[in-house]
Amino acid sequence: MATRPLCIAIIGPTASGKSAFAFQLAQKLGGEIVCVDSTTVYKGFDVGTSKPSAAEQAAIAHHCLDLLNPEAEFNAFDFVASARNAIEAIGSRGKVPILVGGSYFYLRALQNGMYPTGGYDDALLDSITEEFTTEDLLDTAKMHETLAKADPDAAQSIHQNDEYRLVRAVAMVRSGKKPSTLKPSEGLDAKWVWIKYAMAVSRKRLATNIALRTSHMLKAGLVDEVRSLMDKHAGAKPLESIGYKEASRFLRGDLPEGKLEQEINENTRRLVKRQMTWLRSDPEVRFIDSGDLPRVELEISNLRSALGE
RNA sequence: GCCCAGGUAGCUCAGUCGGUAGAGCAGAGGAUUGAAAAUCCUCGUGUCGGCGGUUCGAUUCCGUCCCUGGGCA
Repeated sequence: MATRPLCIAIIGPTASGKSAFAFQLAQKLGGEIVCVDSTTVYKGFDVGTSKPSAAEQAAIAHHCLDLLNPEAEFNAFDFVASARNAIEAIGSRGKVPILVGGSYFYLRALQNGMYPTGGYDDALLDSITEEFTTEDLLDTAKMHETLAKADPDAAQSIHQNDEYRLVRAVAMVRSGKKPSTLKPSEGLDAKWVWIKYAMAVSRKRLATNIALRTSHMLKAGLVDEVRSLMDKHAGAKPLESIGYKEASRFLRGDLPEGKLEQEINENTRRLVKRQMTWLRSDPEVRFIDSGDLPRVELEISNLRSALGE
């Protein structure tokens, strides 16, 4: 009788082969996949996100994909809610949830809990931005001061130039909250046994994989996908994602065709660098490579019998 | 072959009126409190093309050679 069911995560940077690995593992274990990805949650963002194909989705159930129209708001809190539902539903079917993806902030929110920092509407973010802007320049130093008066601890943890976090922190303060005193909600860590694997691939190898991936995307019609998304959903936030952002600039005539592929590659490499920072800072992550499937299977099977599943 | 202009960080270039050099981009490390494929922080020693000469001292001035681009024959 299992007291705490098992939750497996296969994470890693973009183009590290985690999806293929997780797919095989799901077939071996009778698992279902939960995508931990900030962009594949949107409908119509397929080619540029390397979204699992229809055939793959038919073979193994995938969750947290195609949840939203491109204009819809989505954040870590929403992700936690839908991933939690999916994981619990998979568990109740007697199957193993396998989390797969590279949006580490979402994964951490799911595992460790998320802070209840909402409670303001987006109009407030806009009005604060406007309030601190003079002659098209956002006075982040002044925002930082304002935050420091209301919540010195929060101000200390946010850099003076980080307008993204400052705007939100000030919005919280204006809504009567003190960001530094908020406590995270209960994460899934309390209810499930987690085992996290990350694909270890050299930077050089990743660069090669990224170049291949970008080239495939362009051949598979990335530009057409973006053209159609721009027609129907101009200004949608996910159009700012890597691949979409550059193709949009190309279609508007702001980026020469010859530079398109190169820019996507560069921005993907930078993303991978930031993803690696998350992975390295997590002491629970076990690094594996694509040949380690048998080892991972064995470890999981041992763990399951130890847990009494 | 002759005449110009260049050869300085992985790339594009700045600069030193002679005291061994610095920007942008690329790259690396880090942060991450409801936008995260986002946002932000930190990091620059390189035979200043080679060899000689002048000088206390040359990447800088002079000579010569090599290389690249343009022009003239």
